[in-house]
Amino acid sequence: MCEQDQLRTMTENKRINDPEGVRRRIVDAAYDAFVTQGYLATGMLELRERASVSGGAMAHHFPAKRDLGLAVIRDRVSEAVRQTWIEPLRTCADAPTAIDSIFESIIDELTDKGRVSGCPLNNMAMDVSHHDAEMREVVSAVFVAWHEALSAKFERDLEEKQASGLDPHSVATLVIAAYSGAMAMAKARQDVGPLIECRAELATLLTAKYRRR
Amino acid sequence: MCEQDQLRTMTENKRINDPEGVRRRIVDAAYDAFVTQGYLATGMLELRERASVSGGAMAHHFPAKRDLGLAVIRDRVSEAVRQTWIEPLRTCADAPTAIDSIFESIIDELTDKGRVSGCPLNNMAMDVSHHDAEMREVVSAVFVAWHEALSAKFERDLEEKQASGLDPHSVATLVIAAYSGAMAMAKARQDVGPLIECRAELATLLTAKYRRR
DNA sequence: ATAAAAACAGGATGATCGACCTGTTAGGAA
DNA sequence: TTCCTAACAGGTCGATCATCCTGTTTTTAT
Repeated sequence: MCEQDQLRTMTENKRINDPEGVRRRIVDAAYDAFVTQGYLATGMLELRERASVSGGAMAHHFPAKRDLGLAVIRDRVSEAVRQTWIEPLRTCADAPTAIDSIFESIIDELTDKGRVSGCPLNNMAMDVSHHDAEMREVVSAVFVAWHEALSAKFERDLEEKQASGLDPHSVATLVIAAYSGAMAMAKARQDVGPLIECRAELATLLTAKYRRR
Repeated sequence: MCEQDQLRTMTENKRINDPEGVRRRIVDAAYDAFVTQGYLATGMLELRERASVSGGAMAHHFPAKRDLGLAVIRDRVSEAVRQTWIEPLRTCADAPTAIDSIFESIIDELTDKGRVSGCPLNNMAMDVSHHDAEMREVVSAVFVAWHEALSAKFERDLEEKQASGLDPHSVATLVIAAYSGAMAMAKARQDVGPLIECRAELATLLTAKYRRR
């Protein structure tokens, strides 16, 4: 007898429709499972159990697995990238400061957790971009948003004469690539070393382009 | 009626045992499929058809799928990394020259092919490193070999006074991470742009550390 | 009030997965 | 030659996969 049956018994067989809540529970469970196990390695049955929803409810909200994948990327992965990488850029003094503190907090977080499950966006990208063109587009859009935010910050720093002699577009690409790649290495080795080293290298690289730091 | 049946009929029911050949065909087919579609997304049946081997032969050479995965990493992926990244480092003038020409040839190759299927090592790493600890170890070993070769070259350049003021270990990590990450972005976007930009950024970064280039 | 639609329950479906089975043949050792 | 084992053939197995079905209840629209 599951939790909902108990509730229904106690409250005289009253069922409560909660579409937003059920949907949120499904997407939350899926985001967690996709990031830690991978999209392909996670079955719909496991997701139903994690979210405690019936097959009917699952099919109602997400008729196919790819719909759930798209929702996870759009609602959770893009939000994670925004909170982790884009938001800090708005309040910081300059791009290098933001990048360094982002690396620091991620390294600390992974050290505390004790294991490296990888960058959510990168994990989804690798699992998904083989076959499904639409999902690849959505993933690509998150990469673009990430790159645009970082690139724009470098450009602003240039205009404010904080930095000189750098190409905002390609530097932003390097930072994202270095982070994604370092996370992939860290995941394979289960060791934050690559992140620490890339953080240091990016710091010295950017310091050279910025005045008195 | 398959090819081998025809052959057997023509040659009076003679079957030819070719263990090395069959094994090679299986690993070749698996490497190609794993790199282009992913490890999890590829079924054993599809592999049998690609390699034109029976279920019995497949089970004889590779009792489980993970055995085949391990063989692909050990025999093909590590060799691909060695040929692409480690071998060029032996004959080149210095590390930056080698890195730049490696990026160039890969960019050219992808441009010709018209699509980006990603870095073989990175693809396997992401697909595999979730659940199976042994496969993660093997992948990790390839990363380590790659990093050691690159790191050793930077060290040699330092000793020969070609470069100064750089940490061979962390610079090597940055190069590998930037390449892996750029490849992941290129795969998601199906566009070599990220590789071109990272190539340029790495070139200017390394030029600053190397004398008169 | 009543009809329509959305939200959910619970189970069934065929397809495909990886693994494994029994039997047969080739090839080398004795 | 005899024998034994590796090499292979071809099929089967239960499990799991994603999807879809019918039926019931809740909510909304009119």
